[in-house]
Amino acid sequence: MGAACIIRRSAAESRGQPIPSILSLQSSPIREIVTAMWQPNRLEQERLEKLHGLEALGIEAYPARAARTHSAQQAIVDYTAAEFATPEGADIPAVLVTVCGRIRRANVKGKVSFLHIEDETGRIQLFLRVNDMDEAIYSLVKTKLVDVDDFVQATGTLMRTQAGEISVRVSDFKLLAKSLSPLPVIKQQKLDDGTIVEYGEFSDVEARYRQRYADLAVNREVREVFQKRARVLRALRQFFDEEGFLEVETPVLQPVYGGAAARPFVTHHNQLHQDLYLRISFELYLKRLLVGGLDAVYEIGRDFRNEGVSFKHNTEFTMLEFYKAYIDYTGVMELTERMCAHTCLAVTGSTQVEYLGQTLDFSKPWARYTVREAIRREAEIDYMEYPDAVSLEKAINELGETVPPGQTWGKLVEHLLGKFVEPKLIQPTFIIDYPRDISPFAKRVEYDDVHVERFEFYMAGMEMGNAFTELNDPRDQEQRFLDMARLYRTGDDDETPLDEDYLRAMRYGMPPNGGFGMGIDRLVMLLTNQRTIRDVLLYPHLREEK
RNA sequence: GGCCCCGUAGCUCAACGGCAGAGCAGUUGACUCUUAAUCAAUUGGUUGCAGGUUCAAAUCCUGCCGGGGUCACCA
Repeated sequence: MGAACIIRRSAAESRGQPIPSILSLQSSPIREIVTAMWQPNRLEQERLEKLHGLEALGIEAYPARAARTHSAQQAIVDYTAAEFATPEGADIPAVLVTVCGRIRRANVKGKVSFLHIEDETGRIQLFLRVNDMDEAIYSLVKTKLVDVDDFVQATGTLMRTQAGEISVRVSDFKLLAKSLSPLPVIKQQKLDDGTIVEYGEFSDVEARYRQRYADLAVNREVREVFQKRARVLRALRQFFDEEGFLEVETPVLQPVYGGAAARPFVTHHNQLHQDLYLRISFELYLKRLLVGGLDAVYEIGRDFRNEGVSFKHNTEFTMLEFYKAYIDYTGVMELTERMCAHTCLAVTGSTQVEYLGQTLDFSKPWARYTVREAIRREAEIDYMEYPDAVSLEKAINELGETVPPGQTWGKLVEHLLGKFVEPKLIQPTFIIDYPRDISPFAKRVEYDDVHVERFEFYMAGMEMGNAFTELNDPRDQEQRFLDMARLYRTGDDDETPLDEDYLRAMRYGMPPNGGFGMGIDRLVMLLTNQRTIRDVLLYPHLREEK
């Protein structure tokens, strides 16, 4: 709607015609759409009237500029320092500040009022006394033309109230932005030990996700999750940069998708008359770079998978992949352990973290089990005794498990792993040596023909990532593509399209290398103690609102 | 996609076949150091939408919309 409006305007302008005025819009269909969009409720109606009241007084409700000198936190730091530097009994030198923020609490009394304003650094109290300021300005607060939720600016000197709270003794006060829709009310009580108790809540998950701005504005701990998320990304980049990796960016829109088993989103380039896929992984593009002589690369970015959502799956998610020449999957495991310990330490200050009541420990070397060992222990079945899909499926059925018919042998092994082993892997654990037919990019193990040098690692019962000793023999790789085409039909989740350009790259010679992929959102879940991926995504995918 | 649960005031919730309510916030008034401020008074509803059953529906039934959980699926 907005776009249509803009196009009309610019078209008219380019023809030198007058831009339609608001009045002329009234007769157009756009006007109806605009008026239908917002129907203020009673509370919003009251605020609209206050806005009109402010404008009647000649007060700008949305001024363009502010003149902040101090964040809330900096003001408090400065005053505390001034107090500290002042001898007992002497006057503390005046600290003049201008602070800005959203009003989160208002205690309007008679001729004196208290407001708490909040910026990203925290809250600070404003102490307003009619004697200290222009009476007309004080009356904006007194008559409540200024509400909780409004953005304001206050100038004054710092002081402590009789109750001991550092506050701004306000001499000048200005509205920065009027809030027309009230935010959910949450009250805070600060206990003597410094802990904050909150009363009232904004907890409806749908409303919180659809209106994340309101969620962030109101729920302090939600802001903290996303501040921590940024620290996770920073810590990961720092780790790989210091390890000598080069950060790269590869195409999101790919003519041939690959590197994982997932259904892609398809889109279309109009001018080139070409279908393109949103990437499901970075793998094949990153490994081409090793051919090009970049020995260690990593990418952090978004993947898209056209599949179901759950507490650990979102349609688009943030992936970390790295590839390093001249290491195998044991080298990747060693890097993985250090990377996770480094990130946990950087984000939480410890190499252990509490997740949903359990302590995850990243400090020690992680346990390593082969897929075969793990399944033998947890499901009491040795899949090597059932060398084909038919007999293995029968053995699984005898355990009381039902599996979709027609699965390949490797998929059946994977089913056992997911069902019996994965939920039990709470501490960081490597599961190594996977079936070949579900691992088209991994090199064969030395001890048999059915396994490959691949590991997945698990924490808190969740798969976190996947890594291989990467296949670098172009003949073997071509055979894998052909095998996958034979095993999985077009449209199957495990369809692996043959990427001829990738094979061409590999024929030039690819150094032996180890590669790795990890869902960063899941790591953020662990490090921020969130039980669903939606709580570590600012805008999780939801059905369209109607 | 299957099954289960949920949708009531701005927010959080009650009422579970018989007058739709509370707290918070909002509004009005009082208050020159409050801090979940307090005190007094007070406004506020198409009970997600559409049908049905009933003398009577927020409540029971059906469908739809949205959300959550779970199973399937998802390397």
